[in-house]
Amino acid sequence: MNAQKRLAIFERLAKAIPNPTTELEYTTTFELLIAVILSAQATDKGVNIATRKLFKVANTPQAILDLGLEGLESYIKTIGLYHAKAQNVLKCCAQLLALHGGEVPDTREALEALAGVGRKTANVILNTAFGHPTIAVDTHLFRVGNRTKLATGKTVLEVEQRFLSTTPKQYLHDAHHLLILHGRYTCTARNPKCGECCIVDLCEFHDKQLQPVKPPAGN
DNA sequence: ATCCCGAGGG
DNA sequence: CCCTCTGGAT
Repeated sequence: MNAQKRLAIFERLAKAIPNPTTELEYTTTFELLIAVILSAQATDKGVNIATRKLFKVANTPQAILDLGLEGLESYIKTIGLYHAKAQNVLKCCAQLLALHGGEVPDTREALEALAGVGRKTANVILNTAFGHPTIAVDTHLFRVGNRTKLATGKTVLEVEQRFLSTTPKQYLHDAHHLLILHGRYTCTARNPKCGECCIVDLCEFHDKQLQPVKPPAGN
């Protein structure tokens, strides 16, 4: 795909999505970190319902540790994978206190060393909390990248590297949220709304019988 | 490659 | 019913 077409796609997305930021509710970087950990394979809507109650009671590493495993689970039961997530969140909180004075670190290495934090979550924190031009490739970006051919690849890492190397500089920071919101509301996994899509005419996927784009399992 | 796992949508 | 949702750890 040539650079003009790429730029045109991002310009249209930016026009259609005036506020490209996360829909997770948070008031501190710590809250954002916990919300993003909980958001794995879950809808942000469901995460917000849980964290609204959780953060009201506990929104510091020590306060969450004080809840204990079953206490924390009681707040996040309605989210999928709750047992594994509760364990990870507790360990993550302990790590924050032991290694970072209770603060959220701002480097990829330190973030990925935290329990429950992998490359995708680290990319979200670096972008959303610290303003770094990272692109977190989740199920939405993987699908949208491959469908539009903005960034193709068999693995999320491949797709991330293509996005990073080809996205127009002025859209590097907002690309992640522009693409995720486009994927969530228009370029949906099932029954994509091509009829109301602002980039149909620029998209390879529209009106073609292509294989469904499924995200790879694991890494 | 497999497990974790609830809720909402179609 | 089946699919999907801002994945990560083993």
